[in-house]
Amino acid sequence: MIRVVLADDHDIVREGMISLLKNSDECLVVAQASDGAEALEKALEHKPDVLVVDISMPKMNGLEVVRRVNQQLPDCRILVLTMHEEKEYVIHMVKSGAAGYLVKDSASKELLEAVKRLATGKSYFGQYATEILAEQYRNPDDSFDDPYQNLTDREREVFHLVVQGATTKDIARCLGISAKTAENHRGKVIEKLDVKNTVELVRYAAKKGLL
Amino acid sequence: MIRVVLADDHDIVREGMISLLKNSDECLVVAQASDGAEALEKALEHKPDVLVVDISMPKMNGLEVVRRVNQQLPDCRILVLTMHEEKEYVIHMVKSGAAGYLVKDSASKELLEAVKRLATGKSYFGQYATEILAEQYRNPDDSFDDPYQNLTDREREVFHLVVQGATTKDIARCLGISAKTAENHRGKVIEKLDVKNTVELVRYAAKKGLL
DNA sequence: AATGGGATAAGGGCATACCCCTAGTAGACA
DNA sequence: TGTCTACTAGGGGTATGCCCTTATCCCATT
Repeated sequence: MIRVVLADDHDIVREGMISLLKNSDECLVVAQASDGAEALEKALEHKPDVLVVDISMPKMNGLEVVRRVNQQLPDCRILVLTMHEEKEYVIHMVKSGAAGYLVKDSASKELLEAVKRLATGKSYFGQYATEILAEQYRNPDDSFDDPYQNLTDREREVFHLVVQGATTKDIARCLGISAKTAENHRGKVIEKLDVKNTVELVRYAAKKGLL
Repeated sequence: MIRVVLADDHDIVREGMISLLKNSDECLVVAQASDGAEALEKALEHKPDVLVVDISMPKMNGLEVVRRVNQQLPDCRILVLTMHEEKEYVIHMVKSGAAGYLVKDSASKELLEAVKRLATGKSYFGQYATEILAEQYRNPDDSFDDPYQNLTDREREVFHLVVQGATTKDIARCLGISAKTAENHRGKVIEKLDVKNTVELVRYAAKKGLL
């Protein structure tokens, strides 16, 4: 039996996934999550064979969830199910450890098959994602080495707070550190992501879909 | 029997809606559409009691679909089911003839009830949309329109420069005005768009797709 | 044990952003 | 004519952003 955890902030989408997966007696949905933080929590709690996760979610974005789950549960296979078709998403997700990528507008035909393949240790990428990855393979020069990956955990925390609209004081209060330190972390993020200032940082996040 | 047409570009969402509606023997899904043009076409063809429609769809957006269906099929009740929480969408949809509005993150509990209520000639607005409408009723002065439309030409110029990453000095140089004046314009923009600071201004632009 | 590097934390100093205010000019409108 | 709005410019104060340096801790290498 393939044990699955579902994460999507729209419960109608989760409903659709459940409906599709229960057509098979090989899958069992053991938990659901409606935001990124909950997704990580439920994944760690249930240690599923497959985690199906959206990209844009409240509290913690899908990229971060994929990164952390991949780190802490290396045996958990991750399937990204999203409406985002930009190739950056595909590349970033695969680099962060996703084993599958489906877009929502054609997922119903492929979801069950994708989950099954992931459970057997294989990968599954929809037609769209496959083309992206093939092109990337042909032109490895198109550098997609994501500077976001080079951020430390602390910097990543600060990054997400900043792009969510938090001021230095907010960050300091939230993380229990001084405003000065929070400022410094932001400065390091700005340096590592090669942007001029906080405004450009938010622009960066918007382009990467991390808003 | 309530005859329903579903329109959403994500087939996993349609799958979810079907799953929820078939729990009741009062509903029958007579057609589905994966874009706006098809939604209009299927609605005119099947003349359903209720049309469930998303806002963001290819070919024709949901607003246009609502307007046309309401015009050509005044007896067809329209339920908007969307991920968009901005109040402009709610107001515009209701003005265009929608009889219900649900957000996707809490739709599964309410969808069936909403469809049933619409079929009996009543309306159904989720908690979120209800609050928007109530607030709008209390303050009819709040312009329904996007506050972006209320910016002056100059303010709009400044707005675009800001969200493109320009600093006050950049703006002053670019527009041939003093830095102080540029600052004043930015301040007015921040005030009119009801955001806290420049970072939130960029977030606003990103949400509206103005990046 | 000693060394060096990275992560984290914090403070000083200066630039910029933000917010309060006044005020002049020009064009639109009744 | 008076009034309204948009655009312009500035004064002045506080808050925040941004850069630089320092200090501590941990970890891995020598």
